[in-house]
Amino acid sequence: MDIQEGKQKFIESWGKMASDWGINRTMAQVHALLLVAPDALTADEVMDGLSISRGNANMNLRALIDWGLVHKKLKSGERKEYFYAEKDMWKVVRQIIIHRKKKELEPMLKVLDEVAGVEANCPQSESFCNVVKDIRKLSQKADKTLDTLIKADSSWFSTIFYQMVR
Amino acid sequence: MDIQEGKQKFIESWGKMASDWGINRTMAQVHALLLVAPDALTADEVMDGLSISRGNANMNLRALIDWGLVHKKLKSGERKEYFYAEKDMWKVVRQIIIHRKKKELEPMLKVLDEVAGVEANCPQSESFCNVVKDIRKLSQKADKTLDTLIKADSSWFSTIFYQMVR
DNA sequence: CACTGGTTTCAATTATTTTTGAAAACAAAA
DNA sequence: TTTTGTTTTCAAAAATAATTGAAACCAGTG
Repeated sequence: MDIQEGKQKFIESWGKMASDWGINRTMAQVHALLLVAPDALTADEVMDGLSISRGNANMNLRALIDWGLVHKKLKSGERKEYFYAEKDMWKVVRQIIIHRKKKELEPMLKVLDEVAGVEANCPQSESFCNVVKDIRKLSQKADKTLDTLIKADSSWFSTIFYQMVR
Repeated sequence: MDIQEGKQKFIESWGKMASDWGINRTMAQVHALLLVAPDALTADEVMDGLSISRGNANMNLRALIDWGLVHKKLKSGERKEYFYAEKDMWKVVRQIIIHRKKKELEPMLKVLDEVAGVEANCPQSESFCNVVKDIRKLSQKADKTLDTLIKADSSWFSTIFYQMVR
């Protein structure tokens, strides 16, 4: 396998994994393409690199910027925009956590809080109440742990441990 | 909000969250329905409860059993099957981790290993190699941590800590 | 101002995923 | 064996998500 094949395989597999996790496959492929690119790319280079339309490229590049995984760069004298990916993998993980926590964990917690209002007039044995209570406890723990992790940055493991044991 | 509304809301929101994470929405709703049900349900009760077809109910019940989140139960004298969900939330989390790790993390790691073969003839500066190297390191760490977590069960936090600091 | 090189938008199309429902398969009971 | 109650399968239909591409837009430049 040469470098070119390797890149290709990496891009495909990054896309596959993303779509397993409910993230648009093309968005992940654009991300992968930028990750392995030695320099920032233009929208046209992304289009060519992945054989996708201008609209598609644009949408997914914007989404990646929204996730904080890709940034724009302007080259002096040039009119077009260049895009490059954040390559520090810890930062990447961190951004993904921030984004998905906000968009998915937090709304779920909100619903659980609402639903938990019912608990008051719940007989202790009622399975619904127990399940909600358990999931809520777990989610809150996850929420706090992720908050700590987000703030913690590189020395995360010791802070996470502190979070977990209390 | 009464109990019935609460259950409804919980089922909806569990389904929504699942589909955000690339899991079939109906599968998660069946799971939620069984989680909040005081007793085991028949396929027909699931169909009615969620207004879905027999085929759909059957498929998703089987998938849940495959994930280890739901079990069958036979009542003596009765011919039909009853289904009930595992309600210990730690076990639920554990099963989900086991399943997704096997189906998603492991294949990704395999690809990374293959792709990493290229590294040999990579100049140190080559961004592709660095990215692959970093992701691989991270995934392997995640893989090991999850293994430890899966084995660790309830006293997980101290074992995970041990895993993380080394 | 009008032109040029670029980006963004979004209705229509295409691809993918999920669901249906009727037929087939099964297995316990008659 | 046949009947009956049940589960399973899977091709076709429906629902959902992603993609295209052309028009609208935007901002420097002449």
